[in-house]
Amino acid sequence: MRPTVHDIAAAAGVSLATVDRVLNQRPGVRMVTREKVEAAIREIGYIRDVAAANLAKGRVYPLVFIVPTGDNSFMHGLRSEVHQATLRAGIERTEIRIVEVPAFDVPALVAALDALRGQDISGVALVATDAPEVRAAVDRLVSGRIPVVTLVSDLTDSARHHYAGIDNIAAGRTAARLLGRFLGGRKGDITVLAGSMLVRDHRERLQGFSAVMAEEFPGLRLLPVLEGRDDPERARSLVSKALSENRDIIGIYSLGAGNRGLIAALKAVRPERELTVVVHELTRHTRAALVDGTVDAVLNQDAGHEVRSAIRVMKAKADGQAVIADQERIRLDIFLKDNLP
Amino acid sequence: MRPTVHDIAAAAGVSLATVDRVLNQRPGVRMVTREKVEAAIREIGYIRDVAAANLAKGRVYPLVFIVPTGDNSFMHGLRSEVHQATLRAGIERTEIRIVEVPAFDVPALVAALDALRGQDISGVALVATDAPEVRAAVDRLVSGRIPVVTLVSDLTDSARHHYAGIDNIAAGRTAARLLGRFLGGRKGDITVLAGSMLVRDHRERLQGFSAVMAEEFPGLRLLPVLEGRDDPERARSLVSKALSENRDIIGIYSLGAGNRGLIAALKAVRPERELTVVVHELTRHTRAALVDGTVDAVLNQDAGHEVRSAIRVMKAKADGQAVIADQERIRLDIFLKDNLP
DNA sequence: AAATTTTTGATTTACGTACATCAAAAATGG
DNA sequence: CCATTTTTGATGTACGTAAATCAAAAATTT
Repeated sequence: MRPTVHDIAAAAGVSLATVDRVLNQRPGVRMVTREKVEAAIREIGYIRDVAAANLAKGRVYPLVFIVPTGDNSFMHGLRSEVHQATLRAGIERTEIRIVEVPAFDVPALVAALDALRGQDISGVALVATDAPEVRAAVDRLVSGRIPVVTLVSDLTDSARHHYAGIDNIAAGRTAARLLGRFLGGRKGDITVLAGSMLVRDHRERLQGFSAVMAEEFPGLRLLPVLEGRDDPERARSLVSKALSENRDIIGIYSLGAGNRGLIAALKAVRPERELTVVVHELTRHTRAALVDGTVDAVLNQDAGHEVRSAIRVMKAKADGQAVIADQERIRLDIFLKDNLP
Repeated sequence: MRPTVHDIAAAAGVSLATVDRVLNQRPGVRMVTREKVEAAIREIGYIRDVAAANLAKGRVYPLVFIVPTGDNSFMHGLRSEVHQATLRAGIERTEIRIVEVPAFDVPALVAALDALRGQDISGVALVATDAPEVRAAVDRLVSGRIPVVTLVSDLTDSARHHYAGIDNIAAGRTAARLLGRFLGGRKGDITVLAGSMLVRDHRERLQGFSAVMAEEFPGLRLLPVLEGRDDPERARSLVSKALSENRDIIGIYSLGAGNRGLIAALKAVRPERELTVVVHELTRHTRAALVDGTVDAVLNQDAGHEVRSAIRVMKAKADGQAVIADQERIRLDIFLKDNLP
């Protein structure tokens, strides 16, 4: 049987009330007594029954998710996953609030973060825009003892407790190797379609991609990045233009969202041009393109996993508990047409 | 606030005792009353507080993991993950017992399964050997209301509640496409190294692999399968022999465990022969081989995820609760040298 | 209508922890 | 050594559910 508070009291030779004072860091315990109790806790290997404690406290975990507005498929999916999580709120003792903030709007994000200070909140998860002001706001929350988890996009050098997202440099490197190997030694040009170089994850993906391309595939030349702003129409015209102007393009890496336009442009040149294409984010559109051969590989991060992981981590941090690191590592999914879920 | 049993009682106009009788299917309630209570439960949307219930019952979940003996890296890792789980047993209210059974020994597996019948057990997870006798034994457990989860290897047409493992046909198909694409149109022979064709997952991987090879890569010819029995020395000699006898081999797919021998054989012919290699299971050895370029891709199933998922599912089934399907889907990990964890 | 059986209600204890209160004991200051 | 403050103990209630007991009421049988 697991030891209980009673066992601590017996082992330490003190009363239940004193044990309680130590466990919940209430005042009125002498240093010697406190140490005696803490020693007993260690000796008998007591672990607090979090379920019972939560029951007694009537505890709920008020969590806040700060996500960018915008209608690209990925963010839409992310919001929908957070919404799914709210449906499980009852059984998980969570109380999830979603705050929407315009994408890439640093002051708005900072305001949203600061608005949470002092509130009774068990954790904050945010899709971070990588700016010093945001980092400072996050650090303010952290120093206010609120667990903070970055979601999808991380925040450089901040004090956030955890990052629930993929390693974007590794993602870019992986894309480069896939594209390079799939092209099997052919020589030609590669064009990269990004959303915006202002976003950290896009920058990192490009960084990883460029590095591997330079190191390992000298026969492939990287063209200047096309910035599609995650806007389908813009992406379409940029890609179409690039393809018609440069007949040497044999590969495309799309590292942002909004692949609808890219796919349309590809279909337009489909039978004549033979292109190898790697894109990010599995959506209805990219999935169909993978199946019909327009796209060769899709790299993905599972938004559902990210949200659930963020929740588990915030709860654990709020309780001062350990997380299973391996369980919370968000993996980069590589989808070919054969292993689609 | 979440509705409680008291709210049901009030809503149904009955006493707490009656609600309890209905909720825990105790006898002594008239049909009309039972229906009245059940209607109230639905109306106010009552959901049992599992944590409180477990506390009151002093419930623990006695779980049994049946895993094959054998010293290949994968099974070793699997056992170690189950062991990790036993360390968390306290906080998770589980009580995990590991039963080891000789690999591929159908009677022993059946005996182990039947020994569990009638015991007070909340769930059984087993690495299934795909045989009719095993299926029958599993079905006996299921009809005895014990949740059964297959782990790593599934059981055809059985009544098991859940399979915690990857789709092996998809894995084989993925391997074929990776190998085919990496070879970039070259023509030549492909050799497949398996453990044993008696195991379902190996058969399925081969099936998927062969299908895609035939459909999509006509320039690549599949040689007869080498059965290495997951034994390093045997694998080494088989592969060395094959490579020296056939200079047309340009690709290798190793779908079983025990890749140490394969890697040794590859290193022996390393500078002269240019081979594209896809293997299963990320271990110390395959990881090193991936990094140094001996191997081009590693397909993997995360044993830790499988074990944790199996535990969650067994607990949920024991409580008659729903599982988050998406969370419990075990994914096929594709590792290139760039996205290693 | 009485006797019997079945169903329902009322009440209590328990699970492990949190939290509050009041009294008693010990330590500290003068 | 007394007065004061600090520390500790004893005790009770609560959280939401399970499980048991015994009495009361209702339904069924005779």
